[in-house]
Amino acid sequence: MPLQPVTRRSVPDEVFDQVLSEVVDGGIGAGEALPSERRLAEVLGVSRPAVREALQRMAQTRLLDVRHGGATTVRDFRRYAGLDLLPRLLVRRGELDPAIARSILEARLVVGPGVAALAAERGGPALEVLLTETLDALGETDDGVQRQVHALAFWDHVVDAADSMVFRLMFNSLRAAYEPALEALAPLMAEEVDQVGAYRVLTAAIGAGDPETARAAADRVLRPATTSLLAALAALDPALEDR
Amino acid sequence: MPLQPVTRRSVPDEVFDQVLSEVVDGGIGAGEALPSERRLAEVLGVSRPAVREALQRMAQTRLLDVRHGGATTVRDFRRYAGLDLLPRLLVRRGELDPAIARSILEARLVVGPGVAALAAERGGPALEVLLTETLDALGETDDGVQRQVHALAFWDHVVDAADSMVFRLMFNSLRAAYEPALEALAPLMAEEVDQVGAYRVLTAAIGAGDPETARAAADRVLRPATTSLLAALAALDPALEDR
DNA sequence: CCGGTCGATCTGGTCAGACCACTTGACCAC
DNA sequence: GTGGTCAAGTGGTCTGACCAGATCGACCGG
Repeated sequence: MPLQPVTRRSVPDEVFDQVLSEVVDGGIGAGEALPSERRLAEVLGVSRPAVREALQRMAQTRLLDVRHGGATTVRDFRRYAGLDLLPRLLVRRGELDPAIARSILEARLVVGPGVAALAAERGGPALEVLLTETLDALGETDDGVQRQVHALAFWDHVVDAADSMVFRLMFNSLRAAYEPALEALAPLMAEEVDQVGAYRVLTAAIGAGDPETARAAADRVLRPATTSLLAALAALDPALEDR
Repeated sequence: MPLQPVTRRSVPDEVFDQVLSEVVDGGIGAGEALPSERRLAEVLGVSRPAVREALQRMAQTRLLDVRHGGATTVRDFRRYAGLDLLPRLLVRRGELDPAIARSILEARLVVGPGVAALAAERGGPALEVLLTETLDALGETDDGVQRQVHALAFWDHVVDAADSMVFRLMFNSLRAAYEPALEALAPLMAEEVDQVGAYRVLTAAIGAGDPETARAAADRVLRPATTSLLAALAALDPALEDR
């Protein structure tokens, strides 16, 4: 295993994670009250400011409802949380949640072609050059992780060209969830990234400024791996079959 | 003007907003360093913990890079921020940003039909009843804002039925951005919400478990208002035309 | 008996000041 | 150059105090 940057966990980080686990893994259901800041500080053996920092960060992501004078209550993350919670939900209690993984694959397949179509409308020739260069770099390496990185860069350019802040922000969150686990996911996604030809067809369609062709080409890039991974997930968790 | 809940702004809230403005409105470009916590506290006339809380919340949303011992630097929100930043970008310096508004409309048109298709696959008869009830309620009121609320509830049920955490979380963020401005947006979206018939067609397709029909029906629900609003935006800001 | 008032006592909000831990960069010895 | 050292500045954490809103029971007047 290659060298890795050391990760330092601050006290508030630690508190944040612990409280988040309680909330996400159901230790404290939605609507229930959290212990008071003072009590939490005492129980966890840290200072109150540290607890406050953690709780405020959770409130920032709409996971808690903090009211001056009243108790701090847990909100229903299913109804209020944003995409940033995704990585935490994907891996719950150390195990990958197949339902979440499925939803990611499905969303990719819906959004990807849409973004590609917009990029085709707005990209222009400069974009085609950029995409082609990225694909060249992708084709030249044999390292699975590096190929993932290049594929990510490819989509990054597509999203840029789509000139859509909403898709940009969605992509940011998904990338933030994907990148830390990139090494583990590379083997799974290899099938997709190996199809450089499909990417080139997509690039051509985008470069030609043809949204509908680009949409279809993006689908053809994304669908194979999506299909086989969905099948693998279904085998993993038969309950997903009939849902 | 109807009564409104009083809004209490805490000190860290205030600091958060001010620093956020600096970051988003370009006062401090990406990569630049923020003044030190002590300095900020001094300049703003508040305590250091208050500043810390605000900065940590910003770091939580990937807008800042805080390093122990080093300076706190601003990150490029275009590349790292999540969907939660959307409301803040939509209204910059008190004015609505047409490019952001456009991206929201476009994204809706891409994602909505996709979600509808998934809901059709997985909904079942119970969902059709739920959707029908929601539409009945929508049809019975003349209040524009209430109609928006019901339309939102309609999509909420659709997203639920799609059984997709990713779409759920996306929807949460978009709803969080939409709801506070609901009153202002109601007139703009009236055209869409008035087409109860189109919603009923969509409901039928979902109830019938027919994904492709549902996809098309959702498109027909969303497209008219999308098209006319996009035209209005283009008139507002001609630069959008040729992008 | 009901409804309002008051206040004790919870809760979170804010502050000051101290000290620890880390990063940086200048400087120095090799 | 290379690597060590050190001081200064930054964020990290704690303590303890006090302010301010929320809550609820005890009380009191109708």
